[in-house]
Amino acid sequence: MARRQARFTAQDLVDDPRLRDHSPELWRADLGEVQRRLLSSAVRCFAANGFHATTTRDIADGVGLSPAALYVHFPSKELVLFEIIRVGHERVLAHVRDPSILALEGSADRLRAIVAAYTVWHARHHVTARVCQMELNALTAEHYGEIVELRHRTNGYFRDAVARGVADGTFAQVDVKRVTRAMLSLSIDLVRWYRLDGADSPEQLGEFYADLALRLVGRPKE
Amino acid sequence: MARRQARFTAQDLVDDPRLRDHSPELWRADLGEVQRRLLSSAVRCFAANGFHATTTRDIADGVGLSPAALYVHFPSKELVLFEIIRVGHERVLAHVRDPSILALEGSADRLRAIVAAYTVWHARHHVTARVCQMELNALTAEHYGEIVELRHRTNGYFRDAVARGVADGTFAQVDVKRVTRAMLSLSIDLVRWYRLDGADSPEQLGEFYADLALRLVGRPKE
Amino acid sequence: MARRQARFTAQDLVDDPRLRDHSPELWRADLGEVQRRLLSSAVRCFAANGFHATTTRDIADGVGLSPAALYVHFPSKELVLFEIIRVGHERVLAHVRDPSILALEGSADRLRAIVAAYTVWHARHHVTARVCQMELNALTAEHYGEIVELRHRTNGYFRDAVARGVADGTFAQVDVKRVTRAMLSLSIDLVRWYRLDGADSPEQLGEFYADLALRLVGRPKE
Amino acid sequence: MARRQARFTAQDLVDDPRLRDHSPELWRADLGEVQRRLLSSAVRCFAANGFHATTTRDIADGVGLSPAALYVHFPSKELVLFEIIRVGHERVLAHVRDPSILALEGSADRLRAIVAAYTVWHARHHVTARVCQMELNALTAEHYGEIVELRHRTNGYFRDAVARGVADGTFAQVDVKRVTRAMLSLSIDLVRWYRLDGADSPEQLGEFYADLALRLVGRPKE
DNA sequence: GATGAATGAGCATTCATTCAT
DNA sequence: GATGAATGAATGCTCATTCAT
Repeated sequence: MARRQARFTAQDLVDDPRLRDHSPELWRADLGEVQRRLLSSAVRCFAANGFHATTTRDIADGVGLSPAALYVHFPSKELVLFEIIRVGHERVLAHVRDPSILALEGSADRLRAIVAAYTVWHARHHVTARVCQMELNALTAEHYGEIVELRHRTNGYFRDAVARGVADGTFAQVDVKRVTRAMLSLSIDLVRWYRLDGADSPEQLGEFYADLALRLVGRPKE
Repeated sequence: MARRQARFTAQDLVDDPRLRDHSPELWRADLGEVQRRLLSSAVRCFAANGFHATTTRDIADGVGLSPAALYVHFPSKELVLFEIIRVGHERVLAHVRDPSILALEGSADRLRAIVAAYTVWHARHHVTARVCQMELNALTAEHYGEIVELRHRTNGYFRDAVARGVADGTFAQVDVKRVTRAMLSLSIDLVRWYRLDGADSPEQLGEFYADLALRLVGRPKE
Repeated sequence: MARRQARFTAQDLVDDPRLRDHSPELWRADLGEVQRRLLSSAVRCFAANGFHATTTRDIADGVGLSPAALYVHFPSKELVLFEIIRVGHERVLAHVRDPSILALEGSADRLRAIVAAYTVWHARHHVTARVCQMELNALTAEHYGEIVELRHRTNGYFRDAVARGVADGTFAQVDVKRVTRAMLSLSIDLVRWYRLDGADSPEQLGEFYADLALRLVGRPKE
Repeated sequence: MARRQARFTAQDLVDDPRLRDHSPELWRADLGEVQRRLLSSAVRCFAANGFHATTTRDIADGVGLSPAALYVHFPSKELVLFEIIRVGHERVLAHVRDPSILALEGSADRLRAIVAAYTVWHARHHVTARVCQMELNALTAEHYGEIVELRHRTNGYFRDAVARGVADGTFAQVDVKRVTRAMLSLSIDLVRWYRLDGADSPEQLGEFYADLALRLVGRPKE
């Protein structure tokens, strides 16, 4: 088995000091310190090498514990993944249905806001987002189904924002479903290449993708 | 281990009769029948479950052979993956540098053509393309490097097509790098959701994404 | 591992309310309440699933404590087993050498009494007796040796009772060793099948096996 | 964990050269040499230490293979146990319903024959018989159920033999069920203590227990 | 070319036991 | 006395790979 060979790009993620500090606000508030540290370690491992190439030892090593310690806090490796992906999707959903976004009257403003919010979250938490987008099929069928449900709801807010602008004439008569999918593709695909130390801050990328979104609906900035 | 549970979406890929017939033109001409059948089986397995969750038995079962037979034709499981990904990337590169595309004089026509070619290939061969895009980090560092090289060359043709139109005034003064990346994101991300029996044929999607590309460079269809 | 699947017969033992109340008189008088409750829980677990398939958590759960609490009261799981088996064997020994039995003049009466006493104990405490008979080889070599010693002494009373009747002509000229072993087999084997809610009370079974014992020595009831 | 400490009595079984040669006739004829050797090794291990205290390594070591080799021939450790116990019970059943036994006219002769056959099998194959009698509750519920079925059928032949003699007046008016159970107890319990190098050959013990059986039904040898 | 058998290296998970609180 | 957290040492089982046939 040539399973554990290091690949530069992804392996860097695991050791990147900028990623080492977990974002406590990312996890459920009722989790303890150790659980949050384990989740953060798991996120880095899964993002770098994928769920199946990550061992429980890898995860535990990331917080200086033995593999057995993982099982004091989580019932299985798969449930660690599920917790990460579920919370990630819940956070994204919370962002796109933010009341302040839904309160925006102009269709263009609203679409800009939702695209920016979705993009900013994926960029700022690009390591977690990578796991959320790329490790879905390591979930059990049941857990996978729960995530699909959350994605449907999130995508619905996007589709509504596009459909609204098309309906009120703000946007061109674009194919709502296809254009929405394209917008989502842009922000989802950034988990492949985004780096926090790159040219764009999450907010800058959010603005840029909001611009692109308006171009996709035929309403570029004047 | 909950490793082998089937998830509807991806697991379907393995058994989908439309995917069962390998496209012989996809593989290197010098490979024998069995080798091509093994590669096709591996593509379906890797696309459905990922490289690490696929066993050599899974691959061999797909062609009615024993796991040991794999080693008569390939030196390792990783080299099966590499062969798939390398050939996939070579095919894509060949498409985007097609002389008939480079011969197009108009910047808009050329960009349309390259986006359509790239998109059509990913859609028509979406199962292989999924492996090419999502299993990269199962490669050894060396093989990964070779693929990155191919991607750089492919991406270069995209960037040139955008830069050319910006330079000659056909397109708006967009950020070439960012916009190019966005175009690539659209076509790459389709491997997550595209189905041949869906609403769009590869060619239709190619046209649609060519349209979107022109919008992204501020030159929508009049 | 299919280790924890419940099997009806044995698993029932753990939850049988008739077994839930420990018999305080079974354990050493100097033990505290918690210790006795732990021993009773352990007896039910060991009887139901065997020593090696019983976890310290199983035992502790039976008295509503954490696994760590077990170690406040006993130095190891094996010593819990040893305590159970040792006390069980001491109790049996005490019964068969009861002065009132040894005071019986008639050889037939004495054999009847000893067989009945041995049988009654095994039947009344059949859960504990099951552990005493079936979990011996989970003991350390040293502890095993101590138990073998107790068994030899107990068996000696049986052998003497038989030998006495053979010598004084009360019984036929049977092979003392083999016949004694057969009598013991009968009462030992009841731990496999006896239930307090079955057809026979411990005393009824004791009488029945006393009858059988006399038949085995060729002196059936006239 | 003091799990692997050797206990003299039982541990001896594993290494006893007399037990090392498997009895090929004991296993299913369609099994290969390696499978039979693995079963024989497993029998010795399970008899000596019990199913749960036996590791797959122990079993494999007994035939000079690696633990993984076990899984080339059997799907799980539990199925090794089941195969042993099932075949053991089938062999016993075959012995007690031997046509030559059922052909015996006299009730005493028939009971003698069935008791002797049952006893001889348990004595000659006392190591396997020990596993058959003492490791039942390591089986899955389903497998356990299959064995219970076989035991019921075997026990039925015993009960019929007793009932017949009671009905035709050959035996005393004994309690058929209780007396039958006692006869079975005698032969089952011998797995605890029988040794092939002891005082009795299997056949001698069979004769002795046949004698005892007749005494238990009130019809001792004249 | 094909494979049944075999295995070294692992892997997720378990568990008896320890210990700071 | 009680326990939550932690862990060393397994443990059953898997799998990529090898090789004699």
